[in-house]
Amino acid sequence: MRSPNELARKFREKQLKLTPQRQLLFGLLHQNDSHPSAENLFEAASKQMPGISLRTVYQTLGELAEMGELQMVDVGTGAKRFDPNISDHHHFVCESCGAIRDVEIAAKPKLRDGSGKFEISQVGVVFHGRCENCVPSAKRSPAQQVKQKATKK
Amino acid sequence: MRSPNELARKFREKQLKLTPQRQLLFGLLHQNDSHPSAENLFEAASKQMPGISLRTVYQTLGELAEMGELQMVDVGTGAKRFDPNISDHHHFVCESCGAIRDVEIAAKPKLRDGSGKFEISQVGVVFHGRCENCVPSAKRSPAQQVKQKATKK
DNA sequence: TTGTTAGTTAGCAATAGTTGCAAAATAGAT
DNA sequence: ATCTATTTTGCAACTATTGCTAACTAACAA
Ligand SMILES: [Mn+2]
Ligand SMILES: [Mn+2]
Ligand SMILES: [Zn+2]
Ligand SMILES: [Zn+2]
Repeated sequence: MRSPNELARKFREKQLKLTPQRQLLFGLLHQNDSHPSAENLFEAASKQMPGISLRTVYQTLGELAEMGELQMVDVGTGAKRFDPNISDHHHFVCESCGAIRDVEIAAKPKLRDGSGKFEISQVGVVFHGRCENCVPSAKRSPAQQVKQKATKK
Repeated sequence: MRSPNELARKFREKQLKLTPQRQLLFGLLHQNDSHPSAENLFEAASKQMPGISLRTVYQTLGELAEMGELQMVDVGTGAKRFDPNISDHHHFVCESCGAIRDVEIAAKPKLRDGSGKFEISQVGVVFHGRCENCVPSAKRSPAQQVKQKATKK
């Protein structure tokens, strides 16, 4: 899933052209486990490909998500996040620095609901709190892993 | 928490004036367990108080949330939802009709994470799927409990 | 190589949801 | 009845994202 041929083949079989923009974004995302937003990826991409359009970033991320090559995650902090880790996992969001970390849930939750006739296709669990860099005891300054321009509450 | 005096006192002690708009919205929300959006409440309020402003609805809901009188819930379907049920619970969102139902999680999840030094202040669990009115076997037409103007994916 | 063209990109307008701002209105106290 | 700190409103502004379309180009042929 990381070799250039692999990528080329995957694109071809979905009749998607192997454009420089797609290669760049795919690569950037896979080097990035910080759960970047489209804007974050646009900034990163712009460094290597000045002039790339934000529209293309959205477009491409959408396509990769449809292809199952990445997960679109909404942790409720405004912009959607893009995650190359497509395994079934959940997230912890630091309220202080905005960092997002993967979290595994050990116990499979058992729903307690009257009817019990639901058909569940997706479960999203988001923990909000402070990460180890941000809990008061830790003196270090917040990590600020992901640039957040206007940390909207 | 439902008598008129109770309400008046609560507002007074936070030095909030007991305006007709606030009374109306507080009442509407407490009669409504469908997890309405600001827009939904605005429509409902407009019937009883034509001319009320959407801005006031947002303002008031924000205040009530700060007062701890309601929960603002983001289930990732676009607009925030407002919930008079302030107990610690989670949600199920039907992908077909948009209905949102309360869900209790029986087992307390145990986080499995290397560091384990997080300080968690809030956990949000959102289940997406189809409700009993919308699972294929059920012939009934989708409930359409909450008007969704443009069911954005 | 040189076409040919289906698929792609970039730019910009438009949208949804929500908040900022300032002027007009009013609850509640005197 | 008067006063004034709050509140309400209308509207502009804003963020994140999508729609539309003209210009561009990867991939396949000739
Ligand atoms: Mn993740
Ligand atoms: Mn609820
Ligand atoms: Zn942090
Ligand atoms: Zn349903």
